[in-house]
Amino acid sequence: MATTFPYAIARSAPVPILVRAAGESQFRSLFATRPIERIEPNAAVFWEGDPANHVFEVIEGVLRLYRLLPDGRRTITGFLFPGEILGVAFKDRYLFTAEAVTPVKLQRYPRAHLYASLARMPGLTREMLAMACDELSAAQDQMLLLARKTAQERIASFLIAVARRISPDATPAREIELPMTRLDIADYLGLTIETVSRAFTKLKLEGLISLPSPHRVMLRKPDALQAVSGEDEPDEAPMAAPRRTVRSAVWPS
Amino acid sequence: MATTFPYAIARSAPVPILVRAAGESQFRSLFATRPIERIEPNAAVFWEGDPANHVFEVIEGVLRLYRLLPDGRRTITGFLFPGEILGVAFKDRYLFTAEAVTPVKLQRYPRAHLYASLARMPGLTREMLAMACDELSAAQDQMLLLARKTAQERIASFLIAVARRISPDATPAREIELPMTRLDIADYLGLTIETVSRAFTKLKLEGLISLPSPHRVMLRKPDALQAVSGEDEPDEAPMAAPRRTVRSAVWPS
DNA sequence: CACGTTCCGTTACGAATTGTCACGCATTGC
DNA sequence: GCAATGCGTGACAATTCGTAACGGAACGTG
Repeated sequence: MATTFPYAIARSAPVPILVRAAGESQFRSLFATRPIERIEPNAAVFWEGDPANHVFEVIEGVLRLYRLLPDGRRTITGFLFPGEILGVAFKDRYLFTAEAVTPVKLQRYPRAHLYASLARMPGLTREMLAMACDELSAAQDQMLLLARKTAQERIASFLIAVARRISPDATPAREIELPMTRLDIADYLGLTIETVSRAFTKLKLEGLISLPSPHRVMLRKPDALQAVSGEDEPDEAPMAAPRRTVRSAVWPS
Repeated sequence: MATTFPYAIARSAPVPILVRAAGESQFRSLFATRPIERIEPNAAVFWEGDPANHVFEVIEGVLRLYRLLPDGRRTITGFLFPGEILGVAFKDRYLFTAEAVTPVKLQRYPRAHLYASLARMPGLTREMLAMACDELSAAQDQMLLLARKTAQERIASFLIAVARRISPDATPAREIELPMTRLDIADYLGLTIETVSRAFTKLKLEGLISLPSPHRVMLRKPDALQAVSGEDEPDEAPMAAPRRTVRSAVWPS
């Protein structure tokens, strides 16, 4: 890791990423008696294709989840922050590789036990379905980003998303840490490290952010950043929605 | 629609796309007594943000599912073929808009009933979780495609995926229909219509495919197409997997 | 039935964003 | 100290985009 920053990141998480839970949850309670395990930066929690024998909760640190093409091209499908749940695959094999970005503390729970718990805790199933749905929603956001946003928009979107994720309350954080490298960010956003670097520089020159260090970002003009991200302002969302003018066949019968 | 092609597409589906089921399923049985409804091409089944009151099964035809950015940029998150299930959102609102590409026949089932059925049919929950997982897997494939594949690779991947989807048995179809327009394909693959067109032409010139009509594709060299897609040959998959050489911390304890 | 219109797909060509390659610098760890 | 790693920047190349024009097929209208 390049510069110095505190690896510990506060517990939180009101947004999805790859099978992760938020706030109070029956899921969390499963881990209560589990020992805390530690893994070093860049070590893997599991590999894509491994038998999915455990689910994990991230206690501290950040994970990256990724898939590879045969020739080595990589896409990071998500980052996992403290308080989030990992590995609730409903398949018998993990869909992606999970690696530590920072030193990570986590707890694990055997999937076999999990399915037993499903019977005991009726709300757990719904919670798992809700988590899967959040995942799917996040995945679709990401598809839209990858398919249609410019480099600048992707970086802005990323910063805003992290700011929302990191902050325990509703208010997005004004200053955020990015423990992952530029390469991680590039592979998450479908760019190269050079383009990521240039986009950061451009946002800095425009005064929207400042970069005390490469891994620390201050959001100086969050609203402007939001505008650059290509998404609606949170405010104008309720009224706007200029429903497409065309055919509206939404159920005559 | 431009050229003539049979709108009806055979029932099938061994692959995921946006909450869809395959083969025999308890889910399917729910729809048994439901009337068949018809919608016209380009009409919407529902809009993103609508209350998610129903789940649907596609009987005939093809749907497109998409999300929009405020300025109108679109990404199609998936196409839905006959036999597939739609709308098993675990949220109270739909995450995306669903529109008919062709004339579509479908059945619907109230979500309220669905949750009642969950209690009666214990396997249904697992089925829903499995569907969500398939969705997630497909979404991640798509992220990898959008983030890291070239235009040529995207088109090749798309053709192969459709060939697999359409064919009822394991053998991918050699000749496929693409009822959607070039714009739909472009918005699905994160390209422009011109680039899609150019990629088709290039594959044609290289002899990998032929195009009897814009909506009909013959896969002349499926293996070569597979190679162009950037994915591994299905054969070499089992042996290969040259596990990354580096850190292997997969659980000392 | 003929005509015009519209939509869609293809191709061409110039433009732009992003990628590639190269280098310098700072920090870290041995 | 010194090598290794990560970040930033510049020059240049390449893929993809954007604009435009054209042709064919389907559709509507007279």
